[in-house]
Amino acid sequence: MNQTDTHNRLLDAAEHLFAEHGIAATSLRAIASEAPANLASIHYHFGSREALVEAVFARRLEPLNRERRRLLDREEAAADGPPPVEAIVNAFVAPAMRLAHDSGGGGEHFMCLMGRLYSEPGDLAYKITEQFEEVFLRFTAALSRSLPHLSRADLLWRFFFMVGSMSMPLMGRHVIPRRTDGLCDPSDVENNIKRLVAFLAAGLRAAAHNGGAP
Amino acid sequence: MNQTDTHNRLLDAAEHLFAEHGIAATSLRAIASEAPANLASIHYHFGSREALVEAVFARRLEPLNRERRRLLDREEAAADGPPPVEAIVNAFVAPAMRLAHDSGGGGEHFMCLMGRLYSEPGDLAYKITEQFEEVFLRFTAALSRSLPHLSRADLLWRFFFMVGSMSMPLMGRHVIPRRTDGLCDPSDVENNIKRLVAFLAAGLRAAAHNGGAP
DNA sequence: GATTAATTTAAACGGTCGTTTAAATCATAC
DNA sequence: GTATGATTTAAACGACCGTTTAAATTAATC
Repeated sequence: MNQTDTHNRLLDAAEHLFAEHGIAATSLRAIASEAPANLASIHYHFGSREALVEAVFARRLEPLNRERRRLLDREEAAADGPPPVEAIVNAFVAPAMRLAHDSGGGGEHFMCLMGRLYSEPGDLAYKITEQFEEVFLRFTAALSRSLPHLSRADLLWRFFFMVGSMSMPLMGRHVIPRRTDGLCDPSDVENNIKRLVAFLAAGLRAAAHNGGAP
Repeated sequence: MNQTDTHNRLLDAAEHLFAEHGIAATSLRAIASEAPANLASIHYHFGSREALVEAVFARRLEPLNRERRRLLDREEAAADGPPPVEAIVNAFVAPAMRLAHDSGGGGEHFMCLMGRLYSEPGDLAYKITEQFEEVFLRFTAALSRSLPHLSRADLLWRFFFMVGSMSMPLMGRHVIPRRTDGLCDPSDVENNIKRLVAFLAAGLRAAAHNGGAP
């Protein structure tokens, strides 16, 4: 085992347990036990519990958001003028949905953890959402060009609605199949992406409730 | 102070702190301190920490879901045939959004806590969602009648997308205003209900991605 | 193979946790 | 006012927490 072995095993174990039980409810001892590694090695590699939490997020977020930007780049280059709403939504949604079930890349637990993010104590959520700043700006700008009939507030609200919709197949991996007798299958990734895109594009395109003063 | 005083103060304090810091991260000592009440009185009134958590949810969920059913009853009685999608969505969304900012009724913190529900450890989420069984059945049935072009799986998925969208203004009370320079205001309840209804009705009505075999 | 640095380990620290106990206080009816 | 039951209180219990320390082990360099 070289240096990075324990380091990565700790990240994997933390990611898994954070997603399963929540961040606050997961102890460093449980992480060390699952890794497996010694309790003190966590502080050796990361310095503190909080730094470990941030490392778990940082490992996945950068590639995820890079892929989102890459897809949006491609759509904006291909389109003559603003890309269709479906293409923008797909560029935002598809990378997250695929990462959520990419057992090879190891992100299978991460997106479930992402869904939990807003529920975690303290300033963690705000701190992590800072890593979305660039993606947030790029996608809201792209949507704004494709949906000029929306006021800025309406556009931003609908962006958040999109994030909320997407979080359901990511977070509800256990509850949704149980509540639907297996009819809704969160692991049916490509079909769920299409479902989300169809639903969200129509919602985003809807007339604003007040007539949509720009 | 009669008997129910301490009982309710404990529920209020627990609700507030659970919403603020998460359930797992809130200690009984913090609840007792905020109430204010003695630490042991929690066990006297509720028996255990877990029983207190369930009591916090039970106090709000029954009236909330009763109001949802009442609004749906009204729409179904008023309409000739299936009610419009907007009316069904409104009956589902509006009671939750109003409860979330009903400082008089005291539910101001509860809906934020509801948003956290799926993120909490253990079987709590599934246990609580059992209280939604009737509402879930009634609203999916009503939507199904108004949206006959959707397969059952598509309809159920879109119902979950609706829940996810709604959770954003409920949960993001701190993050969303900060991220939008105050342009998106979660306390602007009635306008946000209209925003949600417009967005969701359009998404629900969209053609299914596969052409929508029924 | 000795020296040095990197990593892992066992043990302990003080602090907080949920829970329990038993005594003290309060309200109520006689 | 006294007896009775309901409620509140202070104190303690063992368990687990994140963190630190210092020694033991491993890997790398000469």
